[in-house]
Amino acid sequence: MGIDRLDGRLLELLAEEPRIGVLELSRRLGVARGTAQARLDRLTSGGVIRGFGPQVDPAALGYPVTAFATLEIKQGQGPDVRAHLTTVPEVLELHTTTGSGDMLCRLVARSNADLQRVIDRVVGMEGIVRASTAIVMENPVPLRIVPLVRQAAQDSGAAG
Amino acid sequence: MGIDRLDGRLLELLAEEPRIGVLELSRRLGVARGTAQARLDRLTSGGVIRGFGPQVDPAALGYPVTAFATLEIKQGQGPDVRAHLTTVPEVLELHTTTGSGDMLCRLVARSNADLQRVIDRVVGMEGIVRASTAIVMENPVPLRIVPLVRQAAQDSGAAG
DNA sequence: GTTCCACTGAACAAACTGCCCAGTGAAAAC
DNA sequence: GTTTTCACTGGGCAGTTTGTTCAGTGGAAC
Repeated sequence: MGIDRLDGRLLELLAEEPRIGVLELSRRLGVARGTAQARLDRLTSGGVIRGFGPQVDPAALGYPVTAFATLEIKQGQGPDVRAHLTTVPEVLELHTTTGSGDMLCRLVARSNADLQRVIDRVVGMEGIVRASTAIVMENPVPLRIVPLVRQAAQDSGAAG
Repeated sequence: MGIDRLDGRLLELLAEEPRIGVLELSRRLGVARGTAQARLDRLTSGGVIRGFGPQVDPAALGYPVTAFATLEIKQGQGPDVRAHLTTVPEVLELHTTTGSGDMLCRLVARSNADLQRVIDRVVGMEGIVRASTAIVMENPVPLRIVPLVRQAAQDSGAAG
């Protein structure tokens, strides 16, 4: 939908201090409350802001091990595999990617030993031909959005 | 830190309707406001809840293409490569993984053609020996946390 | 039996929200 | 050139929520 610099600054402010309300937002942006409200509504209804759900840290829940598994799927078994993986709570994310019927999923586990259990459960299905797993050691760049927002706001060229 | 069923329900409620406040939360949980407040504070200070930042959809910002790139890094070049990738706004996430000096990063781009530009920028560095990219076609399971929270709350055995 | 701790239920002032309105300026349409 | 449209401003209002504090209760640990 495209965002201008004001939208960009609004998103940055929200990313830095999510608890601030519309009023405080408008103060920091130097605009009227109605404007901040309208911008926020537009970003939300336009799908740019999907929501404000809590960002939960799996490690703090007792799942400090993260891994990415690449799965090779037998022809036509895709839907079954998806349904299967959806039932595994340790599967946090699943993508289908280009390549020979591949899927990529993000897993967490209580320990390296526990990861074996998770993987066994994940691959314990007919449709999965092969799985290769990479265990995450460090996370130098956690999921971030601000740089992209800044880029998108600049590209729009509009003031803000 | 471990969570009990009440914490679990609280997290689920927040995940479903993030805008509700502490008062509404306490009403739905059937506890006093102070209790909901205290639980929320504990989860936040304990690191389970990292924050309530807006979940921004890159597609709505004009970046509908997502890809995962596996990078093979030359010995000792890790830190330089990290620093380099941090400067690329289209790099949303970066992990170092087990394997031969590998990194895994999540990219977005404005189009498949634009992805080439992003990848060129990503690999445009001495330390990177090889890069293989998988373009995401579908995302059957978007990043989710509720099933894991439920699991963690059950495992604790405590009431809620 | 005492202490500790989480929870309840209540109160209060301060702040925020949702909602409304009239007025302004600039760009677009006629 | 005139009119219309639209985003923004700045203000007001009632209702609700928040931050904070307090006394009282019940269970568990010591």
